[in-house]
Amino acid sequence: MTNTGQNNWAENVEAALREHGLRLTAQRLAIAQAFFEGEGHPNADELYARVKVRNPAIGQATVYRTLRLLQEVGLASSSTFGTSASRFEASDGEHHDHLVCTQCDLIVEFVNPTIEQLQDDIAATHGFVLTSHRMELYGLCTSCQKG
Amino acid sequence: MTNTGQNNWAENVEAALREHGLRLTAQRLAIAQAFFEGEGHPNADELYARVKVRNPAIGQATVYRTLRLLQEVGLASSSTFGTSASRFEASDGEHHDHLVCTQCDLIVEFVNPTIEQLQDDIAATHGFVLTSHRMELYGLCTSCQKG
DNA sequence: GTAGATGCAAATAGTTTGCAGCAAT
DNA sequence: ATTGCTGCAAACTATTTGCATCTAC
Repeated sequence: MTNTGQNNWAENVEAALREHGLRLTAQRLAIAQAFFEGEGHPNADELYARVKVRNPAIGQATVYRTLRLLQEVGLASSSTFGTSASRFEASDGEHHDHLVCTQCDLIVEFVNPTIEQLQDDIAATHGFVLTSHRMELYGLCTSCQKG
Repeated sequence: MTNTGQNNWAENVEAALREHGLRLTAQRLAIAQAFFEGEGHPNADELYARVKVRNPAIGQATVYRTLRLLQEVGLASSSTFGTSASRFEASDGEHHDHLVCTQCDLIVEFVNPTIEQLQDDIAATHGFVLTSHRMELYGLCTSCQKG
């Protein structure tokens, strides 16, 4: 889900940190703000660049550590989307999959309950208990087809 | 698809190389043999280890270069399956997806035409022209659930 | 006050590349 | 003979980690 900007990320982060016995530091808040109030699916470097605009003292390692932390507490998730660096997005509980334009890197999110159901069926058929899954469709978006 | 061992990989490799104006070297044949006659979804290091048993002089870079080459001519494909190193498999034209056990790294392949159809529909809805896609289900296999 | 967090730099993992020599065509 | 291929080592990219210092609790 694309971040909307006018939301309760701060409460969520604070609650998650508290619940896990972690400290609410200025750096974590700054990184979380850049992440949740920003658009798209940034990689660590892009998020680091965003953060540095307002907080030049923050280190890259802290960005990596905070992104891992957000994933561990369930507020973020990541995928490489076919490229070398991981890209991150906010998790809002509602699972979705991705359409990725291989030319302009546009990422479109979609939800398809039928596919979700089929995935469960397939897992059951093979005796698996599912914990997560990932579906990515790669191609050209409307604009890039014209190029 | 799991490699079977008694097949025509050699012809396919030779034809692909010829078609692309590439040379048929002893190293490429050795690496292709280890790859196509071997089992499972090896990463580059594992394949390198296999190759070195019979051909100790082959370099790691050649394994990487050959794996990239096999992908470029359509005889192999890869995914990270949620881990750090890419894993490779033979492509046989029939698309399949993967169930991955996050505990023992077992990878089970499956085909589901309904999902394939739904993916095309979703792409069409969003105006995308698909070139490829990836679906991976992560969980615990039957044996690992007992552990 | 203390355990946890940070910033820096160094380390690591996976993969790619420059180059001189080698070999398929 | 030419051009591509190989092996080696060095370079590179993305990410993690050790450690001294700092800070939220």
